[in-house]
Amino acid sequence: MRGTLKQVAERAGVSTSAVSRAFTQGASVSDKTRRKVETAASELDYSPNVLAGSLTTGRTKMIGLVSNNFHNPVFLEVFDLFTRGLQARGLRPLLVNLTDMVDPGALLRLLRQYSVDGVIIASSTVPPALPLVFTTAGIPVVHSFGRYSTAHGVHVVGIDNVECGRIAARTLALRGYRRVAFLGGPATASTSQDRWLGFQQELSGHPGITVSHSFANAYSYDAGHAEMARLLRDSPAEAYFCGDDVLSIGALSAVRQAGLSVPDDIGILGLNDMEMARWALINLTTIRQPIPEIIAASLELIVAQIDEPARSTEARIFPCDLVERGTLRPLPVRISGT
Amino acid sequence: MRGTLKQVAERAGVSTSAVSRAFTQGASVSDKTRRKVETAASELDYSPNVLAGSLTTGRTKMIGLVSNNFHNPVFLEVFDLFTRGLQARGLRPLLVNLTDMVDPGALLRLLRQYSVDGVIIASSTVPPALPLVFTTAGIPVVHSFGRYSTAHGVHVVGIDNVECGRIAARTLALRGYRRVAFLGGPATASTSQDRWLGFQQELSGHPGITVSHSFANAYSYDAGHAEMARLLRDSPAEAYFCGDDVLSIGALSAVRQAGLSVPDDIGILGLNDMEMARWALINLTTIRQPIPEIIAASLELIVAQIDEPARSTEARIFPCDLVERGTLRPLPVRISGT
DNA sequence: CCATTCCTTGCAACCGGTTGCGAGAAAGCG
DNA sequence: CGCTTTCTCGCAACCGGTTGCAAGGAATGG
Repeated sequence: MRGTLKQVAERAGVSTSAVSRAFTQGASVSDKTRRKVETAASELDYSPNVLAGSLTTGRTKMIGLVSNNFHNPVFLEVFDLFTRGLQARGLRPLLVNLTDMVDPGALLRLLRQYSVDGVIIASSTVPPALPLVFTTAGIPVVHSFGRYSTAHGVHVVGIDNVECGRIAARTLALRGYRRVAFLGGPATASTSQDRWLGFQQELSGHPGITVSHSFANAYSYDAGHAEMARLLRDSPAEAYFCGDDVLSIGALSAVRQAGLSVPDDIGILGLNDMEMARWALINLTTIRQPIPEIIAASLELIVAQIDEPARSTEARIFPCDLVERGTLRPLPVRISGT
Repeated sequence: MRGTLKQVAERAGVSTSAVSRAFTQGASVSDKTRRKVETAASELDYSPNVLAGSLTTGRTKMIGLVSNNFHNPVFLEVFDLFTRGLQARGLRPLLVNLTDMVDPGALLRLLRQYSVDGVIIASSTVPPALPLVFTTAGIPVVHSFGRYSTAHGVHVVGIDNVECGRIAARTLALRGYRRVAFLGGPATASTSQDRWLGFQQELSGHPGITVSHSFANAYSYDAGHAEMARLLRDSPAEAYFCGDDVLSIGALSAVRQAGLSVPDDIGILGLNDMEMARWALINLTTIRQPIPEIIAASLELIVAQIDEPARSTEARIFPCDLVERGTLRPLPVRISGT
């Protein structure tokens, strides 16, 4: 067993308060005492128990990091950036896999029992009630990759999915596609709904273009593959804006397996720009979501709210942009006028 | 602020001990008291503070989950299985991203400060000294995806990498390749060394086959791509056993980009069988590593060691098997004799 | 009905720290 | 050198629980 504060105090010949202060940034201790404490501490291999201290300070320096996206490769990058960002700030991520958990109350109870200082919810497919539960309980919370329009009493960081739908529509229209379609993720996901809305909105200004849509039942390779295979049996569109990159890759595979060419026969446009999108075998044209910025903003907001609980909530929405690769036909060459 | 045990006791008209016992499995409480406590608790929205309790019980129910593989897509599955498995046992993963952390001592101090009940190290590229530090400190530890031969005082769960090298060699030999090569991960990784060793061993029994080898500088797409591109400039081998699936995909891309065909011109054999390996665009022949079993065993061992600290350490090694897909030429047809 | 055993409960100490308060020591100043 | 101001440090209470112990009460047996 390792040494305790009391043992260090005894060995250094000082009071426990002195030891505690020696380990507290900015506390009033003389150099002499600090040195005595430090040698005693290192002899006993002592390091303070954060959890015990948290009883009085009210701070555990732990942040609940909750997500349900353990099958989408982008989220590995998300976890990497979150954990490193938290660690760099001296915070520790308590990871919660939401997959098996349904009840927001159970989640709240869980994170309360561990008195986390704050909660980051990293998911675009979570009901808005979930983050709200924490606000109600007075626990700082940030919803990353969330929908900003539902932001009431909850910090939201993410992208404008309606705008992404519009960007996709413009992208396809500019490349001369006349029959386009939206192949969304689950119909219930707010991301699907918003992107489809923007897609429609933008194309309503293009009467020459016909639009259709359908939804895959998950943001996954298999779902994308299955849905595209189904679509190919009828008369498919010329280009598809897919719910995300994984879905796109499933769709892409289905098209190629049907003996058709991408982009010559059918165009595909993804969303996310995950690392694999640039792999030569995939080479997916996609709309980039600025993940590092989203995560940096999320961290900034959670830390700010911990320091200042009364702070009013805000939404931070980042712009997305097209990354041109090989799954859409190129822009038509245009003779530039004056 | 939510209610505390003391408040519940007051409201229920009982002592704090009674409340504590009402929330402790198997403690001696009458039904009447339990009911009084339960109503008071729910009125005050009380749930016990695990961390405060941990001071006396010595159990936080937190497990340090440490890894440095935040760029290899298999590890998303690994995190998924670990977190769900831990949660199912009432344990909470405190995630540590080792990427920025060098010093084992710092890691130990960190996890000690949070008095985790145990540590799972999920990485094949970690120095053996790292897990050992925890054993020395008396903290239960399991090294998942580790090298069993270095197992002294540390539970190790993983695969037999030497044997994997042999399987790879046999696989290539059986398919009639005469000039084969090992394209390993970092030369310093024990996995690279062991696989290369087994590969050599097995092929030393095949005098007709020539063997070469080289190492990529990471288990990554880019490293695999770069190393294969370099190899293609000289006279490449007929088939490559690559360090893992991601590396394989990089190599595969480089071969295709050079205008060569896989498997007609060059064969590629991976290791891991991550989810993407079966994607039609990739369709990688690979050696499957039984990840769910490895994780189940890791969880079992860490829990067992927490319950019984004096338990002697063991290594659990799982067999791997070939998953035949499209990046190696098929087995030659053979006329079956008697 | 009484004696004995078992169950339930409260008291109080303790887990490993932090912190407000006041006293004593050190430093600053004329 | 004496007085005021600033530091430093120990005392003791407290954070939110758990648990050994002993006493009181209920249940059991005769």
